[in-house]
Formats: sequence, structure tokens, C-alpha cells
Amino acid sequence: MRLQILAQVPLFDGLSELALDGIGQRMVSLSYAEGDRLYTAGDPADYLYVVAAGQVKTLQPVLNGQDSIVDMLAPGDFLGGLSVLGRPVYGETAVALVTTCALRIDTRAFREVLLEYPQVALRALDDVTALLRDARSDTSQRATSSVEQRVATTLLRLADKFGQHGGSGNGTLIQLPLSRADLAAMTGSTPESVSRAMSQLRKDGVVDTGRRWTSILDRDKLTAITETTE
Amino acid sequence: MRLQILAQVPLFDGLSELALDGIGQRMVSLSYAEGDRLYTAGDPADYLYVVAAGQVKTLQPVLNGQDSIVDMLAPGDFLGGLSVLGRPVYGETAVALVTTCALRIDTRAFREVLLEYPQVALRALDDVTALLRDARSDTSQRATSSVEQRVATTLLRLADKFGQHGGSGNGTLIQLPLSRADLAAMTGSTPESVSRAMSQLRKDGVVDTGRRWTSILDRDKLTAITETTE
DNA sequence: CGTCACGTTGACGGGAGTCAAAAGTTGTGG
DNA sequence: CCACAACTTTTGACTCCCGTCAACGTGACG
Repeated sequence: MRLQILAQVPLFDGLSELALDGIGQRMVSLSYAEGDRLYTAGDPADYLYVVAAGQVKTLQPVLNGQDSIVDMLAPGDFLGGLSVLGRPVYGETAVALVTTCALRIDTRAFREVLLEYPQVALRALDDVTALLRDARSDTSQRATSSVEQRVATTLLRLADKFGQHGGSGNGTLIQLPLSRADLAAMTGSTPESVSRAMSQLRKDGVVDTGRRWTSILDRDKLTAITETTE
Repeated sequence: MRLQILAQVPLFDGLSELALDGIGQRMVSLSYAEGDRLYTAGDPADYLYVVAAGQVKTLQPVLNGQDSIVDMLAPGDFLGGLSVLGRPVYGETAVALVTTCALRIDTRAFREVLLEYPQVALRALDDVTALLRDARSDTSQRATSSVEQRVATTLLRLADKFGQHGGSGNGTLIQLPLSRADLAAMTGSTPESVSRAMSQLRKDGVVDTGRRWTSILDRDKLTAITETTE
């Protein structure tokens, strides 16, 4: 069953079953409860993780004190790799949002895998490049747009990654335990401002929110908000 | 002499002379005048570039209109690679800041190089990872700090990369044709606000500026400004 | 010497961060 | 089942940073 998980990881796409098995044998599986940390910023970056089940967020500590969320990870995503090759310590903290299961591989073993299967290295390069592109466009966007717009883009991004269509109600459902503080960290704002923005969106019938979920009712309108220039 | 340039590129560090020669033969050299574009956002991303001499800035177009500068490149740096593996088009525009000479390699040829020399792929992964880390810490910082602080961090970063110590005056000299608009794009602000911040810094004796240069007189004070929390 | 781009400075207004308090939720224990 | 405490969310009032608009000064180049 570990093999099935690895086969779903985009990073290992196209590898033979034999190769996957070889990699799988170098990994151990771990499970975490909600709120548990996979690793903490400053820890020696000895492992790379692959999310098998659950959800994980990574936080970047800032001098200021309030962290900023840099990524939300779903099953199949890998993390910790950002530090694997460069610096000796993790630059961010990874926290399980819900009960989560992850696979872990030793840094050195992962390097060997990359050298042995160059196409995996290319794939990793591809992934990190995509992340870099996202990060840079995010940086640009934060400078030029309002809080409401930033919240809107964040919701759209989350919907693309975690959204589930249909079901009971209409619209796209995002099942994540997202606090206002989390959204604030993701948009570079404050809980209060995010709350105001969400209230506005709810009033306009664009989204609806509940205990541990958010639902996007009118995707087009949300996109429109994103693109408004004035 | 092309070999000498390639040998200086961190990306190709550790390769045998034979390998370097093989790579060099797949590259063509090009030169650009100030303001010339190496490539434009939206162009098919067919090439990867290595700066041989000169300085290049990369711009990311934003819906808004005013671009944001994502990177400043010195000899030895490579660019265009951000798009090589993922998307089929460049996501940013590259402009020569001064008279610049660059080497160019075909995307497919570069892929072959990466597959043939996995350690180069690892190195590339390392580099892109470092960029990602920078981009993310930048994103975090923009949300939490003032324009003056952002300008300060930007100046420090430029000093580390382009600064030359000693010479005539004391302090670190940054020889770059940086307009206020450029700095504004780098800090996510406006030319006016940057001008105000620079005036303040100049008044405090922290920096001095001239036609095509900026000099850091008091690095410690600049760092202190960066770290001020209140 | 005139033109033009760039830098500087001032005045003004708005978005959003901060402080504060009320209202709603969750979870616990009686 | 209810009551209370702790937390999160919401809303309001206030303040300030900074983006916008505008005027002015300055150096560069034809």
C-alpha cells in the first residue's frame, strides 16, 4: 500500500514499480494528530516528507512574530525538500491541519535517488520552479491589490487544490480548518481585515462559511473581484 | 574563453573540462546594449541564458500595469531556466541593465545536459530552492514591514551581490543604474515613497546616492533599520 | 539654450492596521 | 441538560502609513 501512495506522487511519476519499491523501502511512515509538527524551523533538515493522507500547512517565522503561511499541502505533495539540498536546517515549520499520515526519507537517501533517477530530479526541479513562480507572482500581487482581492485569490487557489464540487449544496466546497488568523497569514493581513473581507463576500453571495469549511458559491464573481484594477 | 565563463558558473561547478567543453559547444554567445531585452514574457521559452558579462534584471508583468522586478543578475547567474522545464513560455521579461554578454543554450539541449550530469540537476535544484526561499521570505517581509525597511533590505541584498568595498570612499559601493522606479518595483512601492525613504536614509548618513550608483556608509545602522519591530 | 526625463518635496485622502468590546462557538464539568 | 469559561469571529472607532496628484528643481543631451 505504500507503493500505491508513492505511485500517486507526481514527483515519482513514470518510475518503474521496481524503482518505486526501492524508494519505498528507504522510507518510513509516520502519523500525526491535528496540530502536531512534522518539523520545526531551525531543526536540522535531515528528512524529506511525502504527505500520504491528511493536510499539512507550512509556516514561515518572521522577525515580527506572526508567522506567514507559505503553503498548504495535500496527499501526494512533498515537503521539507526545500532545505534538503541547500541549507542544513529547515526554514519553515510544518504542522498537521488534521490527522495526517506521511512518509519520510533520509536526505542523503533522497539525494541518491535523484542521482540514480535523473528524471526525478528534473521533475523536482520542475515542481520547485512552479512554486517559485507562484511565490513571485504572489509577491507581486500583494504589493498591488487590496485585502479583499488577496483573500479572493487565496480562496480560488485553495478551491483548485482542495475544492470538491457538487455534493449536497451547489458551489465548490473547501474542507479545511481555516481560521481567520490562518487566512490572514496567507494573505499578509490581519484577522480583523480578513473577517471584514469575508463578511463582504458573504453579503454579496459569493461565498459561504462554516465551522471547518468554506464554500465558493459564485466562482466567476470571485474571479472578477480578483481582476478588478481600480 | 567561453570555457572560462562556464567554469565560473556555479551551476556547472565540479564538471570536468571535457564536460564543460561539451556544454559550451551547444551554446551560442550574444551581446546586448543597455535596455535590450533578452526575452519577453509570453515568448516561447526555448532557451536558457547564462550571464557572461554585464547586468540583467528580470521583470514580472502584473495585471495592474507596473511591473515588479524579481531579480538582478550578475555574471555567472543563469536565467530563463525558470520556464525551461515547466511552462512553454517565459513568465517574466529579461532586460540588460548595461552592455551585457550572455550565452544561450537550447532548452532541449539543457535537459540533455541535466540528464547526462545529474549533479548539475541537483545543483540547479539547489539554486532554484534558494531562490524560492528568498522569494518566500520576501513575501513575508513585505506584509509586515514599512517601505523604509523594505528599501533597507533591498539595499543590503544588492550590496551583498554587487557591492564593492574600499576604493576611494569608505562604505560599500553598488554600481547599478537603479532608478527610483526600479527600487519601487523591487520593494513593492512607488517612486515617491522610495524617494522619501532614501532621503531619510541619506539624511541619517546611512547611504549616499549619485547618478548611477548607491553607496552604503553605515551597514550596521541599515541592518538595524531592517530589524526594527515597532 | 530648450526640452525632457528623473528626482524631490508637499498636500491630501483612503485603505487597512490597531485597539477595544460585543456576539457567537466550543468544550468542559457539574 | 445546562452553565460557565476560553476562544474565535465580528463589528465599530480611530489613527497612520503610504499611494496619488501636483508642483518644482536638476542634470542630460541634442
